Amino acid sequence: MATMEHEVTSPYLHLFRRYLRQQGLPVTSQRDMVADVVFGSAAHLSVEEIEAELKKRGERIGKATIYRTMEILVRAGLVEDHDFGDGFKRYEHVFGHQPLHEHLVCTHCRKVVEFKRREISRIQHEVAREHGFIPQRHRLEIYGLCPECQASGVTLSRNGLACLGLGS
Amino acid sequence: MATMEHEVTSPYLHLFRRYLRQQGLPVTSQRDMVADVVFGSAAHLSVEEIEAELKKRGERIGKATIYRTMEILVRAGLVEDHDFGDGFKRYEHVFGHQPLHEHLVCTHCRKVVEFKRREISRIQHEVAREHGFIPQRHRLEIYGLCPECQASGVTLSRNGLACLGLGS
DNA sequence: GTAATTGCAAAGGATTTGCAACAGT
DNA sequence: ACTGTTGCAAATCCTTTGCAATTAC
Repeated sequence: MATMEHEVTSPYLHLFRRYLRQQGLPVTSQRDMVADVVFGSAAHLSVEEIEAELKKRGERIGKATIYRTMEILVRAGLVEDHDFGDGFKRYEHVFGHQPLHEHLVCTHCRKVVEFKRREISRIQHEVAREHGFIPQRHRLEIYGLCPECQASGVTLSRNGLACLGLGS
Repeated sequence: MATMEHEVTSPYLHLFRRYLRQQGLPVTSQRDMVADVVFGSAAHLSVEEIEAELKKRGERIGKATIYRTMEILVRAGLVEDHDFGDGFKRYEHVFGHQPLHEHLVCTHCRKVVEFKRREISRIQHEVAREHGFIPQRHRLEIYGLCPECQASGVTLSRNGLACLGLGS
């Protein structure tokens, strides 16, 4: 099967291997390659994009294996999955940036920018307590038009309520 | 086809009809019925649930028509669609509650509670400006365990990072 | 050796779409 | 009458799953 032709470069890979061993799961070359692609990118990758990068590296790994590996990576806490309303999930590793950040998403080109506001976790805890919830996590996404799309002349369409004369 | 056996009760229906006329779209009994179900519930309904309610009222309206009507209602600004990670969308009308509220979602029973924090829109505008974005909308969801599920003994499982000794 | 993974193809679930019959204007 | 809708089924998209062959331990 796939031999390790491509140099594994990520310094985080050993964490994944350690997790697999701890869980009594086999460390396979496919799992290594998939994890290496995700750890090696700062972007918010889709399964499609991960598959394309693997193909570019000369690896031929089935989508099912990618999905199954992503599931383990998320369970291991090494990768976070996001749903920005594209109809599919995106994945990002947790290293080298604020651990609990939020996302700014361009509604036109789908670019994702990360940001951090300290008050958000405060709000999460306050709101949860007020309603008797035990808070686990939150998601905050701000959607808008990025500077580049503004520059290329993309405009926003107005909504329907305005047409009904109800204000926004 | 479907005759209007069921009493149309929602006081907001005329807004939808007005929107349809303004747009030059036909006002059909199906659109009326679908809108009436959504306007008549304070919950966050799935297409499945809307279909069930219509069936209960003796209406036999195809799923495709429900999807198509929801699209119009959202475009009209009378209904908002949400994705709480259930694998399908949920819809809620915009009347009778804070127009730009956030959601608290129980990760166990999937109950949804609304809340409002004034600082969120301030944050939306500040963050967008800092990054040169034109803000359009945001979504903030807090996930946790609701009081009822806590009382029935549901517990939270720990994550993988903790097992790797990396803290959270 | 044994148990788990892999890869393919088929299944799955939510949503969309093509099209003939039909209703709104 | 003409245009747009409806309903059904088929198609689509992302994701999951069944199973025989293969690999990790």
